[in-house]
Amino acid sequence: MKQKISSCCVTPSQTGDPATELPEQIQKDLDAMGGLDALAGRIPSLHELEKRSRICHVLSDPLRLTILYIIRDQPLCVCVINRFMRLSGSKLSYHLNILKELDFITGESQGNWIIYSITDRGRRLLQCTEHAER
Amino acid sequence: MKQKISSCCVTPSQTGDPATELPEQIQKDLDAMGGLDALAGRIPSLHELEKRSRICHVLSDPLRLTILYIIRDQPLCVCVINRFMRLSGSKLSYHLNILKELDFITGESQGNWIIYSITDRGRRLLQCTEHAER
DNA sequence: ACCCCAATTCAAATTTTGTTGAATCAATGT
DNA sequence: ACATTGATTCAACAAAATTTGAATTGGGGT
Repeated sequence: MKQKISSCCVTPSQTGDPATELPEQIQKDLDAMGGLDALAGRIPSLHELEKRSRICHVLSDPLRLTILYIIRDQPLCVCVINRFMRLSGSKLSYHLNILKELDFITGESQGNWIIYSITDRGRRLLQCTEHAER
Repeated sequence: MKQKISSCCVTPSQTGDPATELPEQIQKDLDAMGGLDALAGRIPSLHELEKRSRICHVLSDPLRLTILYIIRDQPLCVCVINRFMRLSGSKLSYHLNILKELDFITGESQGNWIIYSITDRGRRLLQCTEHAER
């Protein structure tokens, strides 16, 4: 009786898995660019990808995008920001904090108020979201 | 006895709220650019911001970024993709689906396999995440 | 000292996302 | 028809993100 063979595709390389054939075009493309190992070399490190995904996470909430637009052209205190947002104080604070933690904005105390400004980084990353279109 | 006055900042405009004074620089900036109403006019619509934040959400997971990098230069079937990812099938499917739903990738059946390709949109948006730096 | 106001913090409740494993589906080969 | 393989779907479940409301902090004015 034959042994059970765990299957799937492509020349073995690093892993000890056996090979099966693939759609020809795929196999050809894969070979042409140097095989699996070469491909692996072009993927950024996990650390790098985590950094980028964290940035995207900050931008993945419409409230936070709104805040960035509100202070894009001039620094404003929380209470003026909330003239637009109309959120509970703690909710607004929560989102300001997330923006601050990843250095999209900075806050500076001024007497009774805290004035938030967008950072260069924040402005630049906000612009990225405009390339979305469609 | 005086009535309780709900307070906070800035000339009333649309809202009926009373005004208080603000740090002078803020007040000046605000006036210089046309006041609250003018500012409001420069904030994209909620609908637009939701669209953009949904796109960012797709990019906010390192596994999904990895998938995009794996197929950035050549289409691949799920089983080859998973040579790198080494996830459970259902988990990989879950993330492929999210990428597909927002048109970052497309899948085409070919015999027994499904070949996924990155879309132009997907490639373009992936590039955006590289501007992150630092 | 006391009060008021801008803003934040904290813990609990809620909602959204992501993960797991079993079941299913479709194409292929025997 | 049946078994095999690539891949997806579904219903729990777990984990993470967000929201809420009450309590707190810190600055100014009286």
